[in-house]
Amino acid sequence: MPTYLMPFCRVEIAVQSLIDQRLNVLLIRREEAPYKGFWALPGGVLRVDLDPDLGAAAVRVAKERLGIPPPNLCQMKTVGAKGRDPRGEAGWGLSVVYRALIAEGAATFAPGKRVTELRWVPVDELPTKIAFDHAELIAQAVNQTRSDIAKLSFPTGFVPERFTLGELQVLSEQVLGHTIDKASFRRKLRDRGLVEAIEGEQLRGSAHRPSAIFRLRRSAVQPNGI
Amino acid sequence: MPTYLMPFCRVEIAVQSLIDQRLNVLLIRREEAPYKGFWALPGGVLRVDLDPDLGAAAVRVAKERLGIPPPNLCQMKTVGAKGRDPRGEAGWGLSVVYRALIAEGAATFAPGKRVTELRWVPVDELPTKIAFDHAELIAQAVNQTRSDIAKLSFPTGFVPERFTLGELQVLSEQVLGHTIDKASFRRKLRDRGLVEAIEGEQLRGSAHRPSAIFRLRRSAVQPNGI
DNA sequence: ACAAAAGTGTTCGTCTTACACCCATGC
DNA sequence: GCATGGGTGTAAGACGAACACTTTTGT
Repeated sequence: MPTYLMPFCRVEIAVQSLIDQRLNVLLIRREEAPYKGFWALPGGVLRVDLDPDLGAAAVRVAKERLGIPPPNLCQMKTVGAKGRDPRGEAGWGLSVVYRALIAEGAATFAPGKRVTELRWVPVDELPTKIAFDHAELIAQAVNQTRSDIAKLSFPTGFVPERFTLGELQVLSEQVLGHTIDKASFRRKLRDRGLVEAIEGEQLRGSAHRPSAIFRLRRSAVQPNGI
Repeated sequence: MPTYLMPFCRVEIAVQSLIDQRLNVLLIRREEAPYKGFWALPGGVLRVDLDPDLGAAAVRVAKERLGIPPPNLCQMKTVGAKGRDPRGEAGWGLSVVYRALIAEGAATFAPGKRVTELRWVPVDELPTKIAFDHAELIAQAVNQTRSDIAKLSFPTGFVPERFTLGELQVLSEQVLGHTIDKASFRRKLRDRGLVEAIEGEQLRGSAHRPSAIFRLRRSAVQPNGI
């Protein structure tokens, strides 16, 4: 059997979060050619010695960057071409791209380790200089996230354990980038059995009617899909 | 910079077609371990020397199997794990999986070339012995195809150039596996501007009213997405 | 009493479904 | 004439958007 040369394989991750009421994506500034000085999705090399499978590789890479294992990793697509990465044979580079959505403030960046510039960037104020085809990948990740939220499919770990319906609505509106109707939002949640009130608990203390505390029903949370 | 060992990279393709009024998928019988004797999706090794990018690799592999370049190749997902393929370091195998839908009778198998058993299998009569996680991949490919057709998104090259609305409906019903309402089907096609009648052409000769001949409008065909 | 947010009901228009009905042809 | 598939209209129901409305608290 002949032996074949293989491409240089990486995993990239589009991590999104709400920062200052807006959907942001985590980007890194490249310090090496190609695209030196451009912004790119954080990622890392697939390590056949460390990673039992692709999902584990994504978890490891994300943990190196974020300090936490991201709660809802899901695969978006794979890109690969000759000339994409100088470290591969014939420049052949292959990247499996994942996305994740984390709660505001959950990430504790682990700087050092050649992560000099890791930055949250609002998705509607992206820089113009974006490396590779990552601009398109970011757009696709944002679209998928918005589509999930619009369908009331809330990724694991993005929504807090306990919340009021008002908080859930504000969160959804911030992800979607527009307001939504309160009555319709609540009716859909109720009719589809997506949330359940926590018996006897409510949030008081503000100058208005107290709100009930809810949690997601397990059937409503989107599975991990790594 | 350290050099890393890379996984063994392949491309697999779930080719679907209507055979004898039913949706079928093309499978191959494995002649080597692992999963010797099991059925699997046809595929091939990613060749960094031959393939300019991932899409081109998929086209090449499909052409080797089918004799034609498949008209509507689209990426589904990528799977990868240690122990998946003995040819990789630590058995690490990575497969980028595509799907395609071809018109009945379009494929001209190119046997020989270690393709001893290549066979169309109805998707609701799959064999029990399916290699790797290919059973799940096949199910996913079928779901995506049905979802496309249900949304009246007809992949390029699957639908004939010229057709009657009755033919298009029968084709859709065979893919979906259930009948659909004629009036609704036609109204949706009309309202969304998906098809256009070819001026002055009609199909006569049968013992009933002749039917108009239609073609897809370009805006209606699903782009290639490799 | 009043402001503010929680929570609900009701109307309206749009889209889908199911079904009934005509039309044109070959036999 | 009649069987057959092509082609269209229509009423019933499902669903979502928009808006008005009531409820309950702290001040």
